Amino acid sequence: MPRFKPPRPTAAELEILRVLWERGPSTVRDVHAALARERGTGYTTVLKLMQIMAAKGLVERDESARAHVYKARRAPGQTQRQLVHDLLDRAFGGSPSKLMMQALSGRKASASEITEMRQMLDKFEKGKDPLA
Amino acid sequence: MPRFKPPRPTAAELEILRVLWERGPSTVRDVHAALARERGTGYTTVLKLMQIMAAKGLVERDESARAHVYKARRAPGQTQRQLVHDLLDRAFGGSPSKLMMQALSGRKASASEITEMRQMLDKFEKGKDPLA
DNA sequence: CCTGATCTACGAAACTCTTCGTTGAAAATA
DNA sequence: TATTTTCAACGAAGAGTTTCGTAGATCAGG
Repeated sequence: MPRFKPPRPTAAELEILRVLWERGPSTVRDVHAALARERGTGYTTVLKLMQIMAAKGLVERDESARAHVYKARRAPGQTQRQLVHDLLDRAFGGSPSKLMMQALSGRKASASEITEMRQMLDKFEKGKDPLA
Repeated sequence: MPRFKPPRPTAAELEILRVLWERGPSTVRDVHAALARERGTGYTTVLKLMQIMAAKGLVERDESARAHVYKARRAPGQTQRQLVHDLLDRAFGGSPSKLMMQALSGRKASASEITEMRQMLDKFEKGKDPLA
């Protein structure tokens, strides 16, 4: 079973994925326009990164048009889960409660966020993974 | 005010910090012994990393003995908070509930963990940061 | 005192990440 | 058609990370 597992995206790659998740399939120009607004990233920098991401399997590339169209290969949730589980293992000894404690600390979480978290715990306790 | 802020530890640096947190102030030999058990890290590799970490301000070094004694400069919680907040911003749009959802997904959290998380939410809702 | 073990310091190699300039092809425009 | 714009490809530089070998000092045992 040749299950191919894309590697963890780096910081700059994650930025690009965020644009792709938000905009859907996009050209390099699209992504660059979105990123250049906030950061001063150059066009060829974005191009190079997206080429690398295609090689890594983080994105798919449609080359049928002259301006290639890229799309994220994994949904946000999958990537987020990979990242948070990695951090959980590396820094929290696998303890979600410790992670949550630090995530909440020093920030004002909205009331609706807290409510949502409670509901999530309820579901989870009943053996229901709210996602999987 | 010259508030000095240590940088985020890298993956290998975090491994070392974990040992220092667990063992308390330790020599390079101590840390190496702990790490070599799991990984095959070489002695001078650990030494070099710890020297770098001292230069970065991640650890303090007591040079009074021949075998220098290193200790972590920040408590686990501080470092963990830094790391999780960074991830929160970079990958979760700052939403703790999304982070929690992915942290729980695909893992079996123990009943006591879930209870603990509920209590934490209670405290937090009352405006009490359980840590700060 | 000599020898071997231990320890720090130094330097450098291999690797990854991020950046961007340049080139040449293709398309749009004038 | 001639010029300008748009695009992918390539290479390479610079920074940061991780690895370890070697050298030289210090200490302990014989």
